[in-house]
Amino acid sequence: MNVNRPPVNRSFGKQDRVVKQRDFDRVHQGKWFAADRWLVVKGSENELGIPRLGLSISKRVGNAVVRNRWKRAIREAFRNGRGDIPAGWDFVVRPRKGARLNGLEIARSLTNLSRRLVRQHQRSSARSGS
RNA sequence: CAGGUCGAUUGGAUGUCCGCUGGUCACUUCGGUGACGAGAGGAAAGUCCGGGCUCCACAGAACAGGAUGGUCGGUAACGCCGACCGGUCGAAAGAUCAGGGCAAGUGCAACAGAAAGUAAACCGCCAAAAUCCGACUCGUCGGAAUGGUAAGGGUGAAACGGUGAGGUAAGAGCUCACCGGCGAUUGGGGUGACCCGAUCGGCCAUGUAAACCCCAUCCGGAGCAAGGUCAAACAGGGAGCAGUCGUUGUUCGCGGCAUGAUGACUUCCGGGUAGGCUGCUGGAGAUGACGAGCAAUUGUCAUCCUAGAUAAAUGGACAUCGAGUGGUUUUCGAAUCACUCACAGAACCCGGCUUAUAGAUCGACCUGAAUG
RNA sequence: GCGGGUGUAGCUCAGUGGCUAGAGCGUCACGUUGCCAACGUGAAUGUCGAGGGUUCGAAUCCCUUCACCCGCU
Repeated sequence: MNVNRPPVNRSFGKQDRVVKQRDFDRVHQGKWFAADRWLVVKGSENELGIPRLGLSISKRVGNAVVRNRWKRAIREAFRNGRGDIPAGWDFVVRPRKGARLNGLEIARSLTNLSRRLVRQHQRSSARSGS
């Protein structure tokens, strides 16, 4: 899929994750979110210049094995799609109720939702600025 | 070969690319980078028991409360395991049992039934003895009241041993024989639960302790979010009285100086939040050999090191093989296409129990058939 | 990770081992009314979360299991 593209940073270390309770609170208190059939994404700006990912998988999703599969799938989608995801934002992602696990769909959904969310923010701030 | 019983093991394999978390080594601009090697389970689960470890409490003992419950053994310990004993089920291999005590005391046993525990008379059976009435062939018959009777019927989950004989008005352990069960004494075997007997006794004792209770044995409380340690910011505590500033008391008043009290800043100390580090993985450890033991288990020796995350790593994509299901072709050997690959994810560590689990493999035993 | 609690009619709850498991609200039907509400009469409704065990008999006692809720950083 990414064979013909220039090499992108596909690592996913601790600095690329939302870790602190404070950061999660900031994202949840912000008003920016987007959703489709698969995922719900909430976002908030950070000052780091890179995108960060946080996961919120509740016990209702399934047992520990199912929850871990979701986390890995979303992380993998984030890692492989970093070139297409807007920088300078924290995203908290959770699976939508009733969604089935499918890696390709999740990857497409994650990039689309993150870009839509940032677009919304830009439109809104442009409107309030003018 | 068919049917069955019990137990054990395993739980996809290989390769390429891209990632994640520790470890060791090297480099480093101290942010990291590179190389090498490691990285989920039999249940990691439920949290139902038992321990280690840590902190708290504590003179000892008893009570209360809780748990366990055949015997002997194993173990660090257990509610676990092994062997054996007994009851029940099965033709057998085997399975299963909270398996101490209702003959210490108290309670409960609905409905039905006469009666649910020192018995009791609804139907039935009887009228010998004692009472009354009637009949007549005058000492028998019939009846009443009353009484006797637990053999039979019926009720119930359960009705006060069973069979036979004697006995009687009818009956009854009322008496006797045998059988079952109980108690006392006693012989033999076994460490013991218990087993095999002998003598005597009263004729017989309901069920329920996962009802209260009694007996025996065991148990201090909390848990790694324990505990230890380093320690921002804000607020506050203590010490010091050294320095600066402010307020105020001390001489009749004012001002200055001195001195006492107090507040702020500065100095030092302790507690301690966010957060970090530690506890944190080498242990009742794994494998093998030899020995003890029926076994559970255990002794000695040798070899090995095998996860340590913390918004929480152990993954994703592709290819080949393997297994299963379905379709097509078929020279019945197979070929080919599609789909699927159990239950489930460490969180301080062990020993058990319980529950979930696609498929594959192995062993022991029982019954039946055939052959020898 | 640790500790504690609750499951009974559609909903909220009672229920001493023993009759067909009850109450209130709700639902349905009929009556009343010109119509509705209220009222009256009657009716339907349960795997007592699930599976075993003890007992003659279990919603109740015991064991296992499932789901949900609460607390501890």
